[in-house]
Amino acid sequence: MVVERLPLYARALALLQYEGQEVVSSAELGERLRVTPAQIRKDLSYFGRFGKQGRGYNVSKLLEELRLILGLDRQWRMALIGVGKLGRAILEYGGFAPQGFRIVQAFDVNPDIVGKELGALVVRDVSELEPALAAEPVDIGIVAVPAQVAQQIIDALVRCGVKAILNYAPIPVHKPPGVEVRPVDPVLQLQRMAYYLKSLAIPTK
Amino acid sequence: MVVERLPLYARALALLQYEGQEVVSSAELGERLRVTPAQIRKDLSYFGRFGKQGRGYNVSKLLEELRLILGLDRQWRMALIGVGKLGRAILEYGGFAPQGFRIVQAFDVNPDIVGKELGALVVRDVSELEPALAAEPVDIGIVAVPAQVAQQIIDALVRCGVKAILNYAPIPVHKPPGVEVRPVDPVLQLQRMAYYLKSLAIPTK
DNA sequence: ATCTGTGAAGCACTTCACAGCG
DNA sequence: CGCTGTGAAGTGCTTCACAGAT
Repeated sequence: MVVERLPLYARALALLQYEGQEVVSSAELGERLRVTPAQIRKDLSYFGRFGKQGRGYNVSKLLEELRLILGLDRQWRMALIGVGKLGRAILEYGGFAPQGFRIVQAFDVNPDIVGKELGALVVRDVSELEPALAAEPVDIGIVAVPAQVAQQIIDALVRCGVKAILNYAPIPVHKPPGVEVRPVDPVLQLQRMAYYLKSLAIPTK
Repeated sequence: MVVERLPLYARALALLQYEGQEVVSSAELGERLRVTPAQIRKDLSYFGRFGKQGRGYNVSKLLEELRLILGLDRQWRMALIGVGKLGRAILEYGGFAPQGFRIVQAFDVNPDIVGKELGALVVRDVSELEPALAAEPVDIGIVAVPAQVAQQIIDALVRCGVKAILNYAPIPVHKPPGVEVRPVDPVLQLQRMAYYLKSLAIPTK
């Protein structure tokens, strides 16, 4: 659960570095992230001693350490399954590459899309998924297929040895232990917010 | 934190209903969702007594109750800010409307996009945001603008009285109490998975 | 016999508070 | 004097286990 927060710290530190700040205290970092200073110190102490008493943390040094701890110091290769509207938006999204996450393979079932060149890569048929990933393995699978077939695709990715999956399909996933599946699910977020909206409708708390 | 899980239960129940199952036990529901039966019973008991001892829960009745509790029994009106590539993918995404979440207004700064008709709505200039939301209020704001201006847009939405925001920008948000902001942040999810991938690289746990 | 609803126990994460270093 | 690192205390969520209902 510490690991849930470390990327947030890394992001804030990257911004501080960009702003030219050299040193930051747990109090200042905590204020930016709305996290208590004690939480930050505890989280960091789990991995080492990165601060200087009386001064705080060196922004660049701590960022470098966090990137090492999190594995953000390398390039990660990803395969996209599903190149419909959502899949194309994911392909065109410019936010992955600068963080070291590159989509190097893409698959779909639709014959109108299979064979097309999109950016630097060619969309293959899903039937080629297993041989293609055997020939050129990836670290992460991105599932952007309709809900009805998402579990099958996830199973196929698991068979290919993929250990991390970013799942855009709104389904509860079955997976063996040792495989990480993370959801990206805006509808779920909306449904959670609806509860709070309902309460707020009558402003009398 | 109970509220985080209820939408998952509702989703699973909707599927069970679609499959024609009439009754479900906490054990069966728990197995589908990878949640302990005790957790489910405890969560539900917080809002009432919906089950029959010795039998389980009536699928349709429980689903209806959950939809009421969560506020999923109504239509929610949303405004989209930012109609770039990401924003257009959000507009075209078919998953919101069936769940009662409708985008009824859209705004951008780009003069090439402002004025365009996309589906049933016309993209307005962000300068019109505050008057437009005053004239036709929405329940939820969707922020799909670049990170650098996301906080400004969130502040503007808060000024307009918007109490719930779905935020696609990768920034730590500042917001007053009483406003719910939920992130949709695939990069954060990837960065969290990277940590586990790093450990898995050497399969010797 | 089966499965819910729930107090009580257990566990995990968070915050406190202070010794110790710069 | 300021701020980190950390045991200890506190808080809240999860699981247990069983009485009770069908």
